[in-house]
Amino acid sequence: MNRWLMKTEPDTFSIDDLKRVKVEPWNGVRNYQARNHIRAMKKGDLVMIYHSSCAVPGVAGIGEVASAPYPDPTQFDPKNDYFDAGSDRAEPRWSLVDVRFKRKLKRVITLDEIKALRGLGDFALTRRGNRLSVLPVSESQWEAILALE
DNA sequence: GCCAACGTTGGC
DNA sequence: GCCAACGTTGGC
Repeated sequence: MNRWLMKTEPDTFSIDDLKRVKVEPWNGVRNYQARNHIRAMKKGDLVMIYHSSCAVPGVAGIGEVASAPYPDPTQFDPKNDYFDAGSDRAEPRWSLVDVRFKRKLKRVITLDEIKALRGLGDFALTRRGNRLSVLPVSESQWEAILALE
């Protein structure tokens, strides 16, 4: 089982939204590196749900991968913001997984706190200039971050 | 294939 | 709302 972190803007789709809908197709990822992480996901993998572009950025909850990766349908819908005219139906460019709600943290573990942790090693979330929206989390990183809760 | 221009992400 | 970082696009 692998562990991941997925960013979402809470104004658009928050941990409370995930709790309400229970399972969400995580569409709209349009970055090749992030897509490659999605394609490496397996059902049952754990996911930190991270709130970005908001007052207090940080980890807000836990989900789990609820499907194998499959083509993101929004890439073929011309009316959708995530439409990609260059994507071929025979070989879709963009993938997604379904994410199932597991739990909301008692409080948001903030980016500041995570940055202040020592010994996380190489971590895509805190790399300088990082913008990746889907990234791997090691078991020790996972434990160290959640220990802050 | 280089690289300038442009667009996007996301913290602040 | 600003701007640093960085990915993508397109002219050459």
